Amino acid sequence: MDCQPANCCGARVDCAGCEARPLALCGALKAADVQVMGSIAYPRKLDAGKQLIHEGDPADDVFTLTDGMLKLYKLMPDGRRQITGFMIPGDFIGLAYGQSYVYSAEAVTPSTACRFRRSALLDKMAEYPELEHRLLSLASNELAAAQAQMLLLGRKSARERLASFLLGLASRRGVGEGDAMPLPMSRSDIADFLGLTIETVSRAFTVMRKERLISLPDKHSVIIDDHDALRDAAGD
Amino acid sequence: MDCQPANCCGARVDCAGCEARPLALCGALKAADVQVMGSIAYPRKLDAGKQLIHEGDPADDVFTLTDGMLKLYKLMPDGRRQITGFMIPGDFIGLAYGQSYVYSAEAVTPSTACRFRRSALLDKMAEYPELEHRLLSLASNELAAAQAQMLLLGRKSARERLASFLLGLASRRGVGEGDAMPLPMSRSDIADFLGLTIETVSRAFTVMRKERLISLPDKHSVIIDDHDALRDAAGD
DNA sequence: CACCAGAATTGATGTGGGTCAATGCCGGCC
DNA sequence: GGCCGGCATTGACCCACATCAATTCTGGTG
Repeated sequence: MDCQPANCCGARVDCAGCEARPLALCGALKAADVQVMGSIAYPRKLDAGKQLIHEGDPADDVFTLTDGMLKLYKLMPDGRRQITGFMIPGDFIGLAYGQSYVYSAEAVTPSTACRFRRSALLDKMAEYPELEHRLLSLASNELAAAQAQMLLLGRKSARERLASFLLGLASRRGVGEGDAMPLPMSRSDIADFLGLTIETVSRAFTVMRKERLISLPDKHSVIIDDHDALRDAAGD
Repeated sequence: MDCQPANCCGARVDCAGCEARPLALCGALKAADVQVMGSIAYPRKLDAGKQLIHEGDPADDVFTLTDGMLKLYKLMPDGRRQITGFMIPGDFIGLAYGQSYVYSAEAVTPSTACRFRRSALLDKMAEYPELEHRLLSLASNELAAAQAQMLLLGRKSARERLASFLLGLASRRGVGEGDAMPLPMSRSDIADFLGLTIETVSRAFTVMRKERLISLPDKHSVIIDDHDALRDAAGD
């Protein structure tokens, strides 16, 4: 779905109106330089379930997610899957100073990303050091998140994992107590992110609902009813 | 043990003779600029078991490990611990664009690190963009390692975890089949890195020894006797 | 609106690794 | 060289979560 007539090969990316920009790599640039990244960006739309990158493929392109949600994951030969993160607008995908992608990425919801040639990005980074600075800051945050996830996977119970996951999502999305929070990913995605099975995730949801920590208006939204109690349940 | 008479406040750090330099942040600089980082470095020696940084403390200093081994870890209030990585010479510690350290670091063996004030490093990075570039590359590698570790913690069996751990160590250290590899950390550290208990780690070692995949000449060394079989045991 | 296929929930049972406990081993110290 | 204390190993038992197996729910379609 790359390079559609409507938004490519002529029409450039509309960076000025991009909601993800303040959070994203491009947000590092001063207002006057808005078009610097836009001039090397190729917009790409993805339907839900479509793959953006494939682990092991040559990493020639990198991306900034502008809309939707992606999951990043690693697979084992026998099909076991670990989702290493869910990406939201502003997140950068493809960071890896090796030859190849070290994970796959797939759209959870219909998504839009800005594609850059890695080489073009490197050129721009040499010219605008604030880009590299921002990328380092994005990478640091991801690393901190990865370390928190290692603690979760290595040491937390199923209940603690689910509670931590919901709190983490809520804080990233800026959703407060009592607000409905979209939960676009499937139970199977949640399980593969938390290192559990679908059944265990489902049971943990049910228990928390019965304890009135959360409500589940439908399968793709949650309401955190008791934030403090959920924090306790998260274990830290 | 900061700022000892012998190597501080007068005698500067000997960067030219530093074995870790090619791998480390400072290795990004051209030979002519060897002293750039040395001029802002404070050497710090740590006995085994001593803490370098403490999760939650203000992150005013950052470090390059030049000798020895550190473990990075996160603790839960009830004492559960997850070791997120073992650092070897050349590794950078303290990366985190927040106010505070997001993990603690403790010496596994007697170690030496170069301490930098974060602010001084930021100044040098503004002046020498190749420093920031190198730091980004170090961060990317760490992120890739973190993602591999998430797969390990979320989806691998005890046996697969131990096999992966030994292979990872061997490749980082450049140790081949049949060579004795130092294993400076305790069984308890290995367990906390792999999300297991001491007992399970011990049993997995015993099984692999009986299967002749490895030998254990003493508690702090391993020999990989059958690299291919160990790869199979690692699951990917 | 009824049907249907895939997703989620719920229940029954199994098991890998945790827990608790005893024993073995090694290295530092007198 | 013998003693001692902490780490590692081994064994017996248990439990949280996985696995296997029905239902139940839901949203998309003719």
